[in-house]
Amino acid sequence: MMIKPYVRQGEGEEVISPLQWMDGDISSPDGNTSASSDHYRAGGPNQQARDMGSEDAEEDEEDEEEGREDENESKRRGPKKKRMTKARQERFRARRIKANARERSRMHGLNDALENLRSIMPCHSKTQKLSKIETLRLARNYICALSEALEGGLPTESRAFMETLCRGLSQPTTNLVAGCLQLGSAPAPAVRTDDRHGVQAPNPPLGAVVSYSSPGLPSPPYGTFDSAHLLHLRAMKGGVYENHSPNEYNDGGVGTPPYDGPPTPPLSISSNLVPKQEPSPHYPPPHLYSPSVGQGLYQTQSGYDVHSERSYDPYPPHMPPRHIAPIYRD
DNA sequence: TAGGCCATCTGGTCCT
DNA sequence: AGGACCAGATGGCCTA
Repeated sequence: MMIKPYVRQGEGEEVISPLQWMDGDISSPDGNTSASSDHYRAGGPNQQARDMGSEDAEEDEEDEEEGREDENESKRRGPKKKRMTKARQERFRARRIKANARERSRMHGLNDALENLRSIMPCHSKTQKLSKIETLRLARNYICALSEALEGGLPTESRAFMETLCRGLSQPTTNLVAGCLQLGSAPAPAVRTDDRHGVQAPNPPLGAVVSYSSPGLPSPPYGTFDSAHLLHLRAMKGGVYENHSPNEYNDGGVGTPPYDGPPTPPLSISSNLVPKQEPSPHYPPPHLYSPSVGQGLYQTQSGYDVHSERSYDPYPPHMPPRHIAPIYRD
């Protein structure tokens, strides 16, 4: 049976669960039904009928009629499966519908949280939405980059910051971030080759939205690099958040999250943006290479410099943890 | 057409 | 018992 699965949210149509218009077919596509909590209780069918309400007693009559079909069934060991009578089917179906609705809203909550995360990414763009996985990767890189900036006093406009930001990201996402940061474009006073040595580049005014246009890349849709994002960093200088409510960061007062691995080796950063770096001869191991590159951006990618370069798992689990100084409150 | 990404359904498991 | 969470399956949409 073909089931129209859903209508995408935000398109003005109400989402209708397939079960809401299914005609009594409550079995799963492969014909399985849940039996985990449908075991007979001790005391046999009669005892069970006494324990049940009138509705269930009626079911039991149906059960008896149907029960003669498979006498061999009674010889089987283990818990018996209760027959799926109409009443039970309806209850099961109601349970399933409720569970589906809960699961749907749970996933919507998860997506809302992801959307909130997207909105504070340095290259937030409503036209070029980052995929879930790329959002998580970029968020991780962002945290790493900010931590390194705090540690080394590097300016957030530095090339090193950009490189950390782009580690392990797909080519489109890398280009998006680079486009937002305008890295590599000629008249960018903020990008200096000696940034690694701690030379502080001028920061844009707090709260200013800086639109970058990159001559080497197509014009919008690129996101904007909102310098307000750097409030995170600036407010944290000195080790504490300042002038921000806890909710603004929504970290629950936990502080710096544990660092679960080193920044990944550079990945195919477009040569016209950042000088391509050769991977370490020891890393990544060959088996981590994959012939395909994730798309990263799942709306139109036209105009992006998408190469079919090899990629590797950016976060292999075996990499040893690297120390990053935690941010302490004074 | 293949592959990536997505939303949804589903059954299992764990927890309250 | 019911809810939360999870992972697998499925099918639609989109792009290269």
